[in-house]
Amino acid sequence: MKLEKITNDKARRYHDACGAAHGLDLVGDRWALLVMRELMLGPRRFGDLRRDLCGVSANVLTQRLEGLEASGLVRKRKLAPPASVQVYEATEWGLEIEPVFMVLGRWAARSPSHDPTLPLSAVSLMLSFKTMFDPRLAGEARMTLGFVLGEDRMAVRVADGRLEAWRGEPKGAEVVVTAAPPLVAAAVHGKAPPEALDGMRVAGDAAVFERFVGFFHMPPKAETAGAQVAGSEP
Amino acid sequence: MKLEKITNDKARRYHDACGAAHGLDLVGDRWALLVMRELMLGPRRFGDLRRDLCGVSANVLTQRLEGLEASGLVRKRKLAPPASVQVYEATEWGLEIEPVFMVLGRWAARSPSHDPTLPLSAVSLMLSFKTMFDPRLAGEARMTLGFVLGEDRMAVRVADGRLEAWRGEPKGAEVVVTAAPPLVAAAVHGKAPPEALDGMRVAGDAAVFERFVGFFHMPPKAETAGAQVAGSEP
DNA sequence: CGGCATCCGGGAAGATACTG
DNA sequence: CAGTATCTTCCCGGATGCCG
Repeated sequence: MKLEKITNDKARRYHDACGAAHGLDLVGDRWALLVMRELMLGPRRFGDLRRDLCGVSANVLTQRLEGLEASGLVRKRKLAPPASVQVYEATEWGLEIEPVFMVLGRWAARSPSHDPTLPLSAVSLMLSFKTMFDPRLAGEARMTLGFVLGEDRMAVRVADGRLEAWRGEPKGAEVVVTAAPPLVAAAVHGKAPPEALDGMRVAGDAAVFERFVGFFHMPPKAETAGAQVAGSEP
Repeated sequence: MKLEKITNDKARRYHDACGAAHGLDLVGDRWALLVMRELMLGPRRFGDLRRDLCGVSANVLTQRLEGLEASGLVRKRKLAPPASVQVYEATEWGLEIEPVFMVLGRWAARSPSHDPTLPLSAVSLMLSFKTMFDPRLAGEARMTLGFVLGEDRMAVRVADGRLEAWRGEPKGAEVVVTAAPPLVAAAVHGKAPPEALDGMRVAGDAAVFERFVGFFHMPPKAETAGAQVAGSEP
């Protein structure tokens, strides 16, 4: 018998009409926003979420998925046989949270304390592409790339000054990059030379990947505000 | 004697290179993002923050301000005599978090569970203007409005298809609106007729305020995902 | 094994009282 | 007014176990 735990009407809500405050009511709990992140590129299984959300415990993940489902951001679905596995997917409205990752990520990338060598999920890498992509640098370029990131296969298409990313086999890709996500990020965002990245493999037209790297640029780091010495302020 | 409590190195961090995850490391603690919100329009005093952040307790507010200061998002400053009061202000980089409120607020406004009748701070109201302002609706309009929101005096200027808001006396304003923030929000975002809003006073050229209201529109509510009945969707 | 419930320890958040 | 100290509540994280 389950106790329903009073469904937790969440007295733990901000009592604020501000849209941002209500956004935090929806995805402000720990891990909630990162769960949505992992769903941005399509449905995922419980175990896959748990593996990519490095450090989340099973019970918390269960709670978040329940809460997000109750809020209408996530839907539980069962794939058709013979797969017959249960997956979680973002609803249409849930998918529209994507711009939050762009602006939050772009802003946080300027943090002096940001460490790009930490683990990175395959979805995060794709979202980082969409975040840091600069249409002016891409110009009229058209290309399709494949990424093999451990278990995950992703595809990226640049065309008409826009970048699209999706989960799936990179068929027809001009180049396929195989590496762990942090390595790819070091190459694309950190502009590290591929030969310096041990473990990264570039199959196909390497020049395409080199051009691709040129379509991104990181924002400059924020001032550390210096030492707050007794010096006068202008 | 203070114990320094080991300064809390925050093992409570996501260990993730994703920019959004690091953003949550910075402003993901409860109340942290709303503290930044209140600082978006200039320095504030501790007591004022506590009043506008409806429900925050003093010790938590102290912790957040300390943490945000340690991260370089907030600076503690003492106003020059004769004021000589201590205020908290956002750093230059801290101010750049503003777009997060826009996209998060616009997204959350579509939530079926959003209640616009809840309390609203003066800063939140100004940010809601910047969030929902539509340049195409404003066209070539130019106007200056004043808002008297309890203790807070705010000014808004529309010009060149852009909207600016700042704290200060609305001198030179064509119209001055006096009301509690939720009432103003009901008029501007909810398109409620001024005469239906008991307690709102419009001094000066009321037609200017009426035009102003036309510059905003709320995004449609998200589908409640309906009951996943077998029924057909229109 | 994947999904989910239960129990427990530590610590963050909430509320109140107190101090300079 | 601007915090600090203290106590309580409850969330988060980890471990274990049930069940399809």
